[in-house]
Amino acid sequence: MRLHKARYRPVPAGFFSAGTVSVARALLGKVLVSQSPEGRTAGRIVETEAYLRDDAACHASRGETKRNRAMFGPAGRSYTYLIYGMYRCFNVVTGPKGLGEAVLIRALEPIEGLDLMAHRRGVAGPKALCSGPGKLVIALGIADLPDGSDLRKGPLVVAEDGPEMREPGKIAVTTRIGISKDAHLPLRFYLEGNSWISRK
DNA sequence: AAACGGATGGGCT
DNA sequence: GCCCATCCGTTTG
Repeated sequence: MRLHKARYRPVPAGFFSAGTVSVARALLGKVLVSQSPEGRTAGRIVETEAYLRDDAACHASRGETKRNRAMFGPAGRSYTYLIYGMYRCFNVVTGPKGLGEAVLIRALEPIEGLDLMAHRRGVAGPKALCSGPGKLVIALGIADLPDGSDLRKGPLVVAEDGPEMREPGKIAVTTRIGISKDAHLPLRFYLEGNSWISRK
């Protein structure tokens, strides 16, 4: 679509080292690019959620375990987990090593490889491709991405938005979706008025 | 338009 | 055994 055969530039080295809430906001408008043998898929991040150390909904809130180990590693790495036995959710690790915080990527606006996304998802309309954390993992083909993958090096890269893209605009803040513990915290962020988010 | 239930498996009280 | 950072098809108002 707009960015066919675009060249993507990874975000700068220090990008993920800001506070987790700052990173969750700064990720809006950035592009998530997945390179695979089948081809390249990419989408613009339009919705995120922050998970903090002293936050009962955060997987790391009760200390390090085998599952959440990547959350305690360096910032800018991946943490993907199985949810409801069927789907996986992709997170970007933030904060200094050992803190245990991350940002969940909840929705993308698909911008490249829509046919491949549709094939992987088994659905028709573009709106259904990446409008949820489980959906975008399938669309990008990253369910088996190893935890701790460096998101500035690939095969999955967080990239700067290209010059063709419009300004991100205002950020809306709400409570997070699908959690029961610490559900009142205002830690969900999305581009206001954007039609590609998972839910209003 | 909203509510509901089934699929499906690992983690942890 | 129960709890999930979900999705989708079906049912109900």
